[in-house]
Order: sequence, then structure tokens, then C-alpha cells
Amino acid sequence: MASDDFVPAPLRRLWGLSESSRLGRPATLDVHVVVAAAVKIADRDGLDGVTLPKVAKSLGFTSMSLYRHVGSKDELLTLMTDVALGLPPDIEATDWREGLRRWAFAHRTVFQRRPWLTRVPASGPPSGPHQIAWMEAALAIMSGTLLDWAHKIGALSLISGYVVQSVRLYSELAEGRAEGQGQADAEREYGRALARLVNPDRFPEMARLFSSTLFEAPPSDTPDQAIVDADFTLGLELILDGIAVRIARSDS
Amino acid sequence: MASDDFVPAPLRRLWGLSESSRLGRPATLDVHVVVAAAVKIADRDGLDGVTLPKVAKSLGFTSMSLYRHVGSKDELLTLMTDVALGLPPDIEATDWREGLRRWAFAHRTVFQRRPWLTRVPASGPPSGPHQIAWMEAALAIMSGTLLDWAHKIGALSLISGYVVQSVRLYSELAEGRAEGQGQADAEREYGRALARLVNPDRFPEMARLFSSTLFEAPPSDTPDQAIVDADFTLGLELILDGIAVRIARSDS
DNA sequence: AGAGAAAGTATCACCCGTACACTAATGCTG
DNA sequence: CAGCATTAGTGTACGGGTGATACTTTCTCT
Repeated sequence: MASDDFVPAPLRRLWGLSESSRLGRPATLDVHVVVAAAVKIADRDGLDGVTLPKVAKSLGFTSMSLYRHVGSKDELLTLMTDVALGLPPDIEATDWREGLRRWAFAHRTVFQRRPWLTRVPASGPPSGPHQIAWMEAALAIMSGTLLDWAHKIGALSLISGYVVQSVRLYSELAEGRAEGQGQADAEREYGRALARLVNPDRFPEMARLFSSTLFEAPPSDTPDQAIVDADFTLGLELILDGIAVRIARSDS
Repeated sequence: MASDDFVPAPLRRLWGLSESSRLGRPATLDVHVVVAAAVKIADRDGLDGVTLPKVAKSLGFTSMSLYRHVGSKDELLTLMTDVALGLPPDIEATDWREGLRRWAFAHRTVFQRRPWLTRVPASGPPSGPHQIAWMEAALAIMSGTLLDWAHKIGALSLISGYVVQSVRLYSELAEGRAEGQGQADAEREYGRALARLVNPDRFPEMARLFSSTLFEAPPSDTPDQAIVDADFTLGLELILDGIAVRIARSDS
């Protein structure tokens, strides 16, 4: 409200630039506390569990009080996202490829720990300090390559989109599964049920897929996580191969 | 209720196998009508606009009547998804690469026309007839390659995930933008606002990015769609390059 | 001391999803 | 043809959500 630098309010709150005016009743609540409480609830109850009444109640306030600090629920989500993302770990690697691989896995770990993060709708380009820090880390890893900015940003968003997409997909499927059922079981069941509906004349490839060993043959004691990791790695390496081609091309 | 083939109810509805029992009061409403109405509302008001009361009202019924035909709102979403997806176009191409490219663009067109599709949470593996048809098309395109099933499925989900992710991202950003503001303008503004917050000591790469021409230099009369298409193509070709590497490797 | 400003509250209007108990309309059975 | 089982659609109610508006409270500055 004071500085006319024209940084919009949400951005100011994101970067912790709230100038608490010295006038009027002093606040007993502040953005950080609200956001932290909201994150805690999201961790426990998922994104849909985050409602203003619940956040407020967990702090001993009324829902409306939050609007003094966050503007809207959407803004709260943006703030939560950045806080929950946290700072990227230090990634030391000589190799861009190994670096990006580690970056992707680190990013994935964050999302796996807080699957609700993958469901927050983007309300703008990455703008929070932590989001920026993750971008910075990825760009630093690629700084040795000769890619131009457009390609770097392209590669970066491809990888991060892939991470988000795959964690979300996995967590959505996990939620839809019966309580005690593992992924392997569910897939087997899926294959069986669908195989009956898929007409081999109309869908020859799908029919062959279902009669393949892909859904049937998990060595049963393999933990789910191993299957998931293998799938994730497959896609990631494919992307990295693509980037490698680009780097080789721009190198010439 | 009759046939004991053990196809769960949602699947039966998806594939249009509802055996209208000849008993009792005959239905004036059926699944197809309900789903079609819901899709129409989603097209007009987005996914959040789809509520049982609204769908019912648009048909002249009460909300509760829908539960005779759809089980739950989640199931309605699943049904809507498959209907809205429609059948894939015929893609003739000798080349797997050209084929997958066309498949990706066709898929993207569908999502662009109905952005709400990208926000439907997955409630299970692809199971609807149209989803299966799209998979079939992609697998057919790859049938000439020597990839094993895991790699085919991996490539397929990577591409389709990429399509979904990029359309969703774009549409979320578009919604967050001020009414008449184009993408180019928004990006320029974004670069300016953020450049002030990004400390070049902490974020050297980001600082260089913001001082690059990437956000500043759109030849102003370039339509937004052109920028978006270029971004999309960049990522897609990168993925295709990755797949090419895999194919070449399994070819040897 | 008191004016004015900001923090937090109370109430309200509005909308959702869906459980439950109901009425209405039909085909089958006797 | 009667009435019963069965299915379709309705009415009501509950517990929840966002957020507008107008309020009381508590502080600082003059």
C-alpha cells in the first residue's frame, strides 16, 4: 500500500513483503501462520479438505478472518504451493543429464510427499520464490549446454510437467482403488474385466496387449513402488534422450 | 443384475450395456441423455459448472432423478469424458513418427475444444470405448516398430500426458488472465514484475532469462495461437526424438 | 482523550452432493 | 382384472462450502 513499485498484492505476499502498517489494531494472525495451517490440513485431508472454515478453526479464528490476509481462496492455494514446494536440494553433477535426472527425482519426491500439490490449478506463471529457485536449479544444470532459452524452458517444462502428471495420475488411481488393493492386483483385474469388452476385430492391438504378459506377470512379491519407479524412469529417460538429441544438434 | 459376467456397473454403462429391465415403470430418462446434457453444460460453463441440479434442471427433472442412472457424480464425469472424447480420426501414415505426431495433434484438438476434459480426475485406467479407441489408434501406429509393450505404453502415456498437461496449463493460465489480455502481453508483464523481485545474486540464471529477449520480443502481430503451437511442437518433437532413440536401439 | 484505522466476528444468502423416505407408473402373476 | 413387486422420479433435509456485508474490538497517532 505504501511503495509504488507496482508489485501486485499476491506477489508481495508470496515474497514476504507485507508491510504491516503501524496503524490500527495489530494483527494476531499473519499470512505465514495461515498458510502453514492450510498446508498442514492439505497434508492430512488432501486439497479438497482445505476449506476456509477448517483452516480458520484449526487456528481458533473464524473463516472470515482469513480474508484479511489472503484475498481469496485461490490466492491461498498459490501461497500454499510455494511454501509446500520448499527449496530444491543441492544438486551437484558435472553432467547435464545426470543433473536433470536428479532434479526430476527430487521434484518428484516433493510431489509424492504432498500429492495435493499436483492438483493445484496454475493461477499464473511460476512466481513464488521457491518455484523460482527450482527453475534456477534446472537452468543452472543446463547452463553448460548450448541450448537457447526457448529450448531450455521447453525442456524444463516438459520434465516438470511429466513429473506432475505422473504423480497425479498415480495418486488419483491410488485413491480410486479399493482400500487394501495394490497396484498390481488392480491392474490384473482391470485387464481381465476389460479384455472381455474389447472386441479383437475392432481393437486388434488392444486385444493383443491384454493377452500379453504386461498386466499378468508381476513377480508378486515386487513392491508396488518398484513398478511405479520403473514406469517413471522409462518416461524420464525417454525425455532425456530427446533432450540429448537437441543438445547434440545445437552443439554442431 | 441379470448377466453374471461380472462387469461392474460403471463399465457396463460406459459400454452401453444397460439392460433396461422390462419391469416396473419405464424410464423417460436414460444415461445417454443425462450424459449429453452434462457435456453440453460443461462445454458452456466448464467442469465446475456441471452440478447435478443444473444438469437435471436442463432436462426438466430433479437432481435426485439422475441417481437412477449414474450412481454418483464421479461416475457421471467418467461417462462424460468418454463421450466427449469421441472417436479418433483416421490417421494414415507410413511413418510412426508422422503418425504419432498427427495422433498428438488430433488428441490436442479434442482437448482444446473442451478444456474441461483436461481437469477430470482419472478414476481408473482408460476403460471407455472411446478411450480404448484412441489407444488402439496409437498402438496401431507403433505396430511396425519393434518396441515391446511396456515401451509402447510408456511412449503413448508420455505423449498423451504431455498433450493433457499442456492444454490444461494453457487453459488455466488463460482463465487467470485479465479479460482482454493476450498471452504475449501477460508474459511481458510477468517478466517485468518478476524481474524486480529476482535477485541476480541468488538467481543468476533466472536474471539472465528475464533480461533475455524471450519474454519481450513477440512480433506483436503474431497471433497467440502461433506462439502456443510453437511451444507445443517443441515439446512434442523432443518426445518424438526420444522415442526415435528407443526405436533405433531396439532395432539393432 | 478521542478520532480513525485496521483486525477479527456474526450473520446471511446462496449453492452443492446425496441419504432417505416418499409417490407414481408400469408389467407380471393369480 | 386386481393388486403386487418393481422400477422411475420427487420432496425434504442435512451438513457442508464461498464469500458479501455490516458489525464490534483494539490498537496508534494526534
